[in-house]
Amino acid sequence: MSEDVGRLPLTPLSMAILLALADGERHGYALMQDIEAQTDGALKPGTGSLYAGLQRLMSDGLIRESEGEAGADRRRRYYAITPTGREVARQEAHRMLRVLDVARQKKLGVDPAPARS
Amino acid sequence: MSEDVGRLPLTPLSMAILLALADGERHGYALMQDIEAQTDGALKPGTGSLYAGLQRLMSDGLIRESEGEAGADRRRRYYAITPTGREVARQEAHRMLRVLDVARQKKLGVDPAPARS
DNA sequence: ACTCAATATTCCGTTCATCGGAATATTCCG
DNA sequence: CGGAATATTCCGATGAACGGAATATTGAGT
Repeated sequence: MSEDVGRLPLTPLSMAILLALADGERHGYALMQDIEAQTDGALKPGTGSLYAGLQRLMSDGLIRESEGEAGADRRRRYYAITPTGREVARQEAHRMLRVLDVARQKKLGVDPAPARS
Repeated sequence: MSEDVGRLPLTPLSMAILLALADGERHGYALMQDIEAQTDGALKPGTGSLYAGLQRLMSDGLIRESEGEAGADRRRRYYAITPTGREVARQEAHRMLRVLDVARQKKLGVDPAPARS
């Protein structure tokens, strides 16, 4: 159960990209904005970081390029998460759960459960 | 409430060090072993990474050197977490909570709450 | 006391991720 | 058609982690 798929921990940026793609394809520029929103501004990657990150995730097989909507803006490159990418993101999430568990054991003052939206 | 104290996100290593120190002082070598145990082997820093990380955390004021037990092994350097370090670790924990919240919204298949101890 | 293994830290070169912005390309709109 | 907005590529620099070699100190056994 849960094979070890490549390199963990993920960097915050890689995790953010995978999560942003988890509910649908996006192109790079849109990702930059989604990520900033998704993290409440905690992550605000410049173009260099973002596209480098996308390349890395592609060569690791966690995302792939896709055609996107037909007849659209030819500048855009669309990216989609792969099944492997989804699995790796889930593993990273579980790693975070373990970290939070330790934080609670050590009485750091962390809420017992994430806020409901 | 919760001022912004320096650089977040923390690297996984920095977070692990702060958590390991959260319930008491330790010396570097012991930290290496504690961290490996604390993370179920997910993090296994070499000496180079660990001591470099300690230096960084010290110059950021998140940990400090302390005398440790009297009359002990003179090789050892003991480190203790500072109030600032504690606060930063808590902020990092909250950041992880937000990430996990997004992961759940996107149906990644993450348990709703960490296991109780 | 002496030797050897274990403990503990420092140091060094390399790799990789992120930063920040410049350069470039394409599209949209007036 | 011209200019602003959108979108990607490219580049040099910085900083963190790796991995192991070199060094220092201590403890255990004989």
